[in-house]
Amino acid sequence: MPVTLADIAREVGVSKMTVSRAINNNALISPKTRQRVLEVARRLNYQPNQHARALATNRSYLIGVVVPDLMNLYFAEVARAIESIARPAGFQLLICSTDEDPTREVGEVEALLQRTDGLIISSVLAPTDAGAYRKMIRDGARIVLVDRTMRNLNCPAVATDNVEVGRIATDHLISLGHTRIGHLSGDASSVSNDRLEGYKLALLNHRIRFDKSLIMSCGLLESDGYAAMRKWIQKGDVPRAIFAVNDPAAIGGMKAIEEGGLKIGEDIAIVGAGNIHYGDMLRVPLTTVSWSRAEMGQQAAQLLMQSMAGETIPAKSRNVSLPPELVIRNSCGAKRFR
Amino acid sequence: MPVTLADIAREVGVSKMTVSRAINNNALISPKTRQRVLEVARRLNYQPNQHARALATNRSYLIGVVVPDLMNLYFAEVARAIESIARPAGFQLLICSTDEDPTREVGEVEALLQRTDGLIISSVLAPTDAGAYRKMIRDGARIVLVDRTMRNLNCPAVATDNVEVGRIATDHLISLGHTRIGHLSGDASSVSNDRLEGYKLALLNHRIRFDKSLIMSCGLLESDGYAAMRKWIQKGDVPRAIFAVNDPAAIGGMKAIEEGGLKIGEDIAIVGAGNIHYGDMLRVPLTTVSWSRAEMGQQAAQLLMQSMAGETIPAKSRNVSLPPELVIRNSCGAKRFR
DNA sequence: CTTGGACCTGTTACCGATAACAGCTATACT
DNA sequence: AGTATAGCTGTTATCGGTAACAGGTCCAAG
Repeated sequence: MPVTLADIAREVGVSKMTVSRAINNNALISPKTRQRVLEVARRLNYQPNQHARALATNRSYLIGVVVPDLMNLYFAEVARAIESIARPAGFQLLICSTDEDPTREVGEVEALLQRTDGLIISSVLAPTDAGAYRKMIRDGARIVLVDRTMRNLNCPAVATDNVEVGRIATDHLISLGHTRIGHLSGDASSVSNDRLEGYKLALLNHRIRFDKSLIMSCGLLESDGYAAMRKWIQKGDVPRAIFAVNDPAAIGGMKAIEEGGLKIGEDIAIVGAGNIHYGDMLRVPLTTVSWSRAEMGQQAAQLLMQSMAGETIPAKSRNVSLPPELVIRNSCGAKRFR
Repeated sequence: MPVTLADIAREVGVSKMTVSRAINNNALISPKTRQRVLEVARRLNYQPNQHARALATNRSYLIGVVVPDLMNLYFAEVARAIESIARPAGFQLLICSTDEDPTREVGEVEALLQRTDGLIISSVLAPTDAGAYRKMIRDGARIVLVDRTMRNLNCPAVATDNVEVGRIATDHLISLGHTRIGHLSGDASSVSNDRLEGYKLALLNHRIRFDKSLIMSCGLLESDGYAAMRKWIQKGDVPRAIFAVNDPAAIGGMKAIEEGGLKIGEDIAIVGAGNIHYGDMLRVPLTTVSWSRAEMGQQAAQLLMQSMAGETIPAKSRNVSLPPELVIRNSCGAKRFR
């Protein structure tokens, strides 16, 4: 039903190849012919069949984006940044959310690899499970990791220094006079691990003994933070300062704290990470550690473009690390002392 | 480089066709052969080339989703709901955000039509610009509209009753004793128009004269609401009650109000629409009009599936309307009177 | 006048799958 | 035994593009 190259060719009285050349701005064609072809193409409202084109050229102009959670504005922002680079270059985005479920991820990635030119992945997998990706990359898959990276995986990555993130957040709570600091920890991902390491590091720096009972295993979703904090409050003995692995978990935790009749920033100080949009508009504005999500997405997109273009990426650009910085708002209680 | 049907065929010693049949669970094949083929396929880690398949079958198993703004959690929620139906049916999502820019929309839609089996669109276009879509639909495009619909366009649609949304919101402000009610109005879309109509209707019902100077033209983004409200405050004479066309605009407006040194819910009552996630966690929890985003996305996805399967959709299911309801929180000041 | 080359256009094959049909083999039935 | 038929497998053409190469035309230079 749709118009094909052959239709135009017949109409203009040339071969399919000539039409193809006209459409693709090939140099080997006379301006007059190109003109005639393009005119007819426009008149018939020709739209190239992308599947046929992809089959013939082995280029789909699709980029797969795998994020843990689209309801997390952090990733929505990263996705938008990727799009801001990809779209002008003629690429469209195949976005896929794994909802923080590792079992879904590999399957999705394999499916996406079949129909895209390259992938930008924020992986939910534990670093120890990188095997599948190692194989794909060896087989020529173009992959760039973003936000959640995996060590000893031979592909470009853009992230922040998550040990530093954990250290900064915890250090801030210590500087406010806290010594008994809890941690809502995430999952098995490198991000979660690193932030926990940073937490421990800050304690060590201040000679505070690490107490395993202050670590509350949680997850990275808002609902995880809510559930964990609720349980903690019911159990009792909640520390008066808490570093949550990310902003959604912190916000979920805040909800539980409020429901428990406690005051955030007074009874309990809480710090998140990621500087999610709306964090400053919350009932108690969230103190957090911030780095640029826009930069993150853009750099990842650029690295992928280079990689797809066959360029070898210099070693020093293969691992971009965005500097984290503290954003002090009210949830940590710091403002009380001003 | 990747494994193809031919590779497997050679390995097993059968024809490509037999392999294809085994892979696709075709009935016309002996269990033994299927077994052998599948075994080799698994061993070689065969992944079908989706482009080739799409070219041959004219089915891509891709659904295009066009939303105005992915940073608006409202649409993130709709997108997730679509995915929850599409994924189990074997479809992947090609998501595209137009950033509320009508000039981008038609081009994006045309591009998406080429590589998808159907589209779910939340259109930014003015209802008068439906021409392009009318043509596509006549040419056989499978399209379902969601949230932002266009009248007299012959395709299924899922939305809420936006006149009612505007009426409920405005009515609520009137019931709180306000008579001078402002409106941050949106763009030229039907949603914006309908909500404005609802606003007028509520005034009419209570014999309050419509005053054009109380309508502040705005947009649907948070930044639009912020800019409009800022300007309004600088100009002076801001009404003490405001109905914002949607939650992001309301939140942007709230930011400007706070910056202007005014108290939300006391100096100025504000009501939004959409019940965006986090609305209840805001500094001043946002009073809004709510309907189910999940329902919206799921119904749209189901309608599209039916349409793609060639089923004719009964007239009464072609236009799903989700009932809106008022969610009273604090931004309207209602809580003060309790 | 011939010849070389620039410049344009067409032909053929192929990308990797599937549809449609043709053909072969066993079994069952007369 | 002969034949119909079910059941499986292979062949060929095709989807709509593009790559690679093979011409053809025309002008300029020798």
